Amino acid sequence: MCDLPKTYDHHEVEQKWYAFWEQNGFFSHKRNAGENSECFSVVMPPPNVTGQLHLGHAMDNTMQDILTRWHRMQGHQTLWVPGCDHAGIATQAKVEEHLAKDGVSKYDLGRDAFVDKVWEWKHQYHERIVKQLKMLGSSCDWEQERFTLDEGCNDAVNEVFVRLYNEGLIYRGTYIINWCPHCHTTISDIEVEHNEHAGHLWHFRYPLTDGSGYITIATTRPETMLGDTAVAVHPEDERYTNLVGKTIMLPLVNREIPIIADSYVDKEYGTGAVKITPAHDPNDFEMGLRHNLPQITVIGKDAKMNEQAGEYVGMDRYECRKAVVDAMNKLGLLEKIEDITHAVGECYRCGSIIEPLISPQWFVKMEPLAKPAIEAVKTGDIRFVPARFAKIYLGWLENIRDWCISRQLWWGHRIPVWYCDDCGEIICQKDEPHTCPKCNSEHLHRDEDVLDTWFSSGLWPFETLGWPDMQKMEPLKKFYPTSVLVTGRDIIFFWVARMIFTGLHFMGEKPFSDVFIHGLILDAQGRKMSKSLGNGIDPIEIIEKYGADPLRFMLVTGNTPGNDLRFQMERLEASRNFVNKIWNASRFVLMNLEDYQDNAAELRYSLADKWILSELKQAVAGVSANLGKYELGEAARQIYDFTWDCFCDWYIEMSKPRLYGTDPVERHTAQTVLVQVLKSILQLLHPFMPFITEEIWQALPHESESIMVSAWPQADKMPEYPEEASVLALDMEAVRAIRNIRAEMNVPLGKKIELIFAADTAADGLRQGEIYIKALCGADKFSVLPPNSPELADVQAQAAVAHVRGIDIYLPLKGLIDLAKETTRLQKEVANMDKEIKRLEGKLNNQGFLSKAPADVVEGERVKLTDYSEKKASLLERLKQLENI
RNA sequence: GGAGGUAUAGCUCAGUUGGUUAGAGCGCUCGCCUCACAUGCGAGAGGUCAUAGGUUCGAAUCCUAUUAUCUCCA
Repeated sequence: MCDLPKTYDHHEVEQKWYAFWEQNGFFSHKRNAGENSECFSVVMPPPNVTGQLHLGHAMDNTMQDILTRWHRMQGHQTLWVPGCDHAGIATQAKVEEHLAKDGVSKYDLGRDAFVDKVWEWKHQYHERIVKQLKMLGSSCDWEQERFTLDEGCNDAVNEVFVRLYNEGLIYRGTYIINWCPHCHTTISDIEVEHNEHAGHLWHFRYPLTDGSGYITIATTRPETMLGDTAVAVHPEDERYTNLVGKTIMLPLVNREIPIIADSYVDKEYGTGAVKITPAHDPNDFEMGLRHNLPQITVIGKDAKMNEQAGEYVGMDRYECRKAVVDAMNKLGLLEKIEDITHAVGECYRCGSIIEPLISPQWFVKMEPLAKPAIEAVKTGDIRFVPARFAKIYLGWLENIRDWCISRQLWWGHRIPVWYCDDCGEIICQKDEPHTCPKCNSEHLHRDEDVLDTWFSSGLWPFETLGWPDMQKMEPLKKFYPTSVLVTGRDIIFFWVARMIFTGLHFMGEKPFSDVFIHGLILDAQGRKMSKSLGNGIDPIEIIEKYGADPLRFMLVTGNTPGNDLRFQMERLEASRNFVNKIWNASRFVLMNLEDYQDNAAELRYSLADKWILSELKQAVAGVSANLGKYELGEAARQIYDFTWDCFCDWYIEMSKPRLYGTDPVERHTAQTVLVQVLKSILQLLHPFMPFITEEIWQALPHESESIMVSAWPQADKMPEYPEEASVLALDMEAVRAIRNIRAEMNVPLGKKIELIFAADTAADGLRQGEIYIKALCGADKFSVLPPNSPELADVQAQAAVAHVRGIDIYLPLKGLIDLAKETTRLQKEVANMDKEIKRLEGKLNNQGFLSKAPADVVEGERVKLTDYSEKKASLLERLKQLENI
């Protein structure tokens, strides 16, 4: 038997076993392949290829790995697809920033050369991400790794685009979009973040054309007044009824524009009259369409005023704001300025304030796609865990607007559309056309734009399995729909919803059955981790210092599905300590195996063996059940408790007298049970802590070549001994009571004590447990007498006493007992019992309780009452004796 | 403005269909280097389960309202 070193060094171990697993093909989906084998598949939410993994990724991937390893151990054919996302805006921006340091812009390079640069960048970061995932222990099938911008994904994207186009679900239109003046591209509605800002509400007077006065409007964006094409009021707003239909003369630009009525207007906000700028506000845009208003664009893509802004041309939008306010003030048309806070749309990527602009873009028509996606969740075909996230998902899809998918970037899937320069024909197809199908012209040019990154990641669950190339798809087809998607609640809209509707539309089937949503990782103060706060933590640093196992364990413990998790060093240390505990417990077992026989001829299970085996069965059942419910934290807690409390603190201690004793059968039995239980612990723990469990597994006598492909313990095939287990549980209670007395009386551990029990029905159990009780209590003399036996009278006077369920325990501690202290201790205990007895009596005297509560509950309460009463009587008896001393 | 989460020990959190003397880790107190482990062992203190009502024989758990806090949507 090989011994383990005194301390566990994770550095070497982690690398060694990861390489071993990979080389042996344990991650491959081809393992466990069989006609009837159950399948388990997960696609990894692809991390952005730019950047490195943070703790959120570590948690997300740990959870996927736990589920994957668990299923693999159950003999399921398992596929976990890894990959990265090309992350259009983010990656392009990073490379641009990088180039800018050398004073180079993307325009200097040109499109192709720039894209080449981004690819170089991608390779570098991709390598790092893969390394990080491996350090974490992720058991994904690397042969199936994909990238959202690889050839296959490009094929899938083109196929989807062309099909949706032909189905009329993709269209090009000139609509109001969200323009980021910094990233210089459109972004979709959900990429706009609304944040509260302090601002002003300017009240402007717009003079009526007929000279009969003015109407006061309130606006937060004075500069856009140059593009106003109407003033709107609510149709039921009595203040303004007589004005509807009249016109005003727009100051500064002298344009005559109408006053219209539209129920969109909020009567309560500002003055109840609003200026309408269809070209620079999404709501105004809609209203403009309803009322056939002209759209006058006054702000350009550089966020500066354009030539339509007259004398303000060339000014930045905020400079212009000041100028307009000044001008209005000079004209005496500024009525007042109100301080307000209001939500302003910002770019999720760079934080710049979004400029709504009218521009020709490509859109996906959402309603027909959303409908089946809503149904799939409503009918329960797709299940969210926790269920409450279904509401968030449904709420979004039910109010969805068309999705703007074109981006003015160079890094991404280029839109598969060509325009004929001669006849204007639009050609949408997968392969590049050479002539116009309508006029045969050869003068074609391709759409310059690329697609929203999420357009390609939305296809992830099937594009990664080979779609649309059915030949490639075939071997992996059995993994669709995938089993579960594990992801953060922050991308339910961005990603989850889109995978669902594309999956349903193109595969005719849901992309996954369960959506397991987890929360975010917060710092120790409960703040989101962010670059600006500088409170981010690099998982690699943690792994190097503490190891991957403690990090993984920490990331899933003390947490329930969907809730955020605070990262605290103390919790990491607790996990590290647990690893240390497992290591040392294993060392103990290995140290005592020199004469171990794997199939010992004769075994004699003792009370302790039967107890730990019963406990183990329960732990296995509990852990399995909780993993099945995605209750990873609860599963981890059960393993922790069983390992530390049951196995280490009790069973190992109880095994010692038998290991060191003279009976070889006892020794062999103890060895066998130690090995067996430890191996089960390692297996239960393996999905959580893959590395240390493999290291120990390999050192123990074991059957399968790796713990990761060993068979998951089956509770229903394990023995249980409820009677013996409860006997030992009672002995353990006695031990606790004795230790309590020892501690309170300050009896040093080195001092051996004598134990005298008075019991009738429990007597046998005590005798069977003698060897353990003596060892655990540091006792050298042990006797069990019938209650009221005359010998007791002698010891009682000089003994400390405890009572547990039908057992009186006497510790003859001549000269060691502090009478006053002992009296206080007993009195305290009596008071405690009184409280409990009173509570139980109240309950048991309640007719309602007796008639309505289930019989076993009532019975349970009765037993407790008897128990407590007995204990109280025993304590009082003892107090009386003390008084007589 | 709408929707949702959270509120339990000094701190961070468990507590899964209502019935436990309400638990864990860390911290704290006391005693221990007991031959696997001081990253440890044994013992202990510490909680009006946010507040107010309600349902029930019985509520940390279910319902209503309130407060605090976080998040998402508009």
